[in-house]
Amino acid sequence: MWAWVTRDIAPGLLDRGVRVARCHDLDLVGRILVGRGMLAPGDEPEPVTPAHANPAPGGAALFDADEVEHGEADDHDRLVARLDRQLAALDRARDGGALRVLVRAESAGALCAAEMRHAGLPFSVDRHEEVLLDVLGPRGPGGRPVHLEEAGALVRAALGDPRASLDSPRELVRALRRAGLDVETSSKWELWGVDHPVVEPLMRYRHLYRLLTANGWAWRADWVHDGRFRPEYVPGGVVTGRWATSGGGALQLPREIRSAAVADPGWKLVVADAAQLEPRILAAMSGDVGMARAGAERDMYLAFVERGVVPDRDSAKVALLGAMYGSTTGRSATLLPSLERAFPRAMATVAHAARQGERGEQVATWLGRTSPDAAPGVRPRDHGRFTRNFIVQGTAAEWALVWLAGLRFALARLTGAASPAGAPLESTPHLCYFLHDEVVVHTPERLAERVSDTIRQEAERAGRLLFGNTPVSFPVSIAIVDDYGAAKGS
DNA sequence: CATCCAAGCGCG
DNA sequence: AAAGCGCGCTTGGATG
Repeated sequence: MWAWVTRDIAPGLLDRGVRVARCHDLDLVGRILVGRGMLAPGDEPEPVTPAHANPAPGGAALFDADEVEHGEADDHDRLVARLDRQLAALDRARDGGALRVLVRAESAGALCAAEMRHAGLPFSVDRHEEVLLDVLGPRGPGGRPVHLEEAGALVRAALGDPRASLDSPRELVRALRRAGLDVETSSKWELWGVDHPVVEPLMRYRHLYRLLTANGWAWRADWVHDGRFRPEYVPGGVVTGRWATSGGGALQLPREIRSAAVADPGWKLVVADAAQLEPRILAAMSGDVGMARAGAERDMYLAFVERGVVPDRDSAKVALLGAMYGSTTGRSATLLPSLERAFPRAMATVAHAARQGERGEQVATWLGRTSPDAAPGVRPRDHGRFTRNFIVQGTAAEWALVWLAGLRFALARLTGAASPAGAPLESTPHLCYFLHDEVVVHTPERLAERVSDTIRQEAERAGRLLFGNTPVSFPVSIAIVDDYGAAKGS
């Protein structure tokens, strides 16, 4: 077990072919403990902005928890003191069991993130080029793709305004209003309600423009090297405990270009998606027996319909999402009373979290990550909606961390290694992409079926580890594919 | 000149 | 159609 700041140390080790089995990430754990008030903010160093954080030179912040191996004495002493404070705080915790699980999972997640960045998502420049040429067309004389220019010309023709500016929302609204459209914004939903020949080409123009600017040639030049897309993941980067990214936009990879993520020859991508994760999490954490029984089913939404709670599957989804997000209007609000009748404890759980937030109190996830205080000026109702969702989104993130952490070990064992430390990252099945409730494993073809089984087993194990004997299951939909775009749902 | 914000849209 | 949660990234335009 290593205690360190993973972001600083792991990349250099991975460059040298070294993986470790486990770690205790001082930054990530420190943040959790400070958030809970178990450590004073002054006990932890000021966080470094991840995007500009540079790896410490020569492993200066590296040491073994039991025995000093490296490191300048000063740094070493400071880090040991930090670790001591964190371990002591964990010892003092009244019910530290869940928190220890969180600490381990959060740290394991940091290792996963470093390894995924190191391995990268296999990415074919040729296939990406095909998509760009197909959708955007070749780049014309001005450097702008011809299909984009064509769509732009159609927009300007429909507006009768050859000089209309299309890339600035404010200018665009003015141009639309000059052309007689009664719109306040240029947003998609408002334009969809307008009957005018400009709408179709404008939608197309914006779609193409988005692809060009967010995932076009410039993006590829910045983020794809040696056949791998290597974004920077930021574990714990979202207040709820979800990961964020810093550069590369890995968590917004559009479906349109996922077909460019192609497995190496003789290898496969195993794409796995936890089905209806957040509703299942709510069912398990609230202890609502009826909802947990529905959560035992493969399709939870359909189970709602079969029990006569809602008329159809789409209503089930809208109602449940509305309940977890704090919707107060529209269809989901109409469906809420019947949800409350059928699943009183589940609904009370989110309602209670909302009230706590409205009163300015912290709420906590299942494993004990706490919500931040409301920023000044935030209305209580808005903060209540945030805390309502926080407990579910944050617990789902914890489930996903446990899933990832278990998977990392199980994949190593598939190759006969005792732990990830004994499995060479890039020549054995490894995680290569993660998206909140979805993972992609890059694996030699002959192991793909066993990888699938392992992913499913680890999902169920994550559920047991968090919730014990709940009836709720955590099914995973899996596709073994040559390219990410061929996975169901893509 | 750098930096910040809003709009819009990609993802869950 | 959004509504109701959490993000990152790009652009243009305003502000320092």
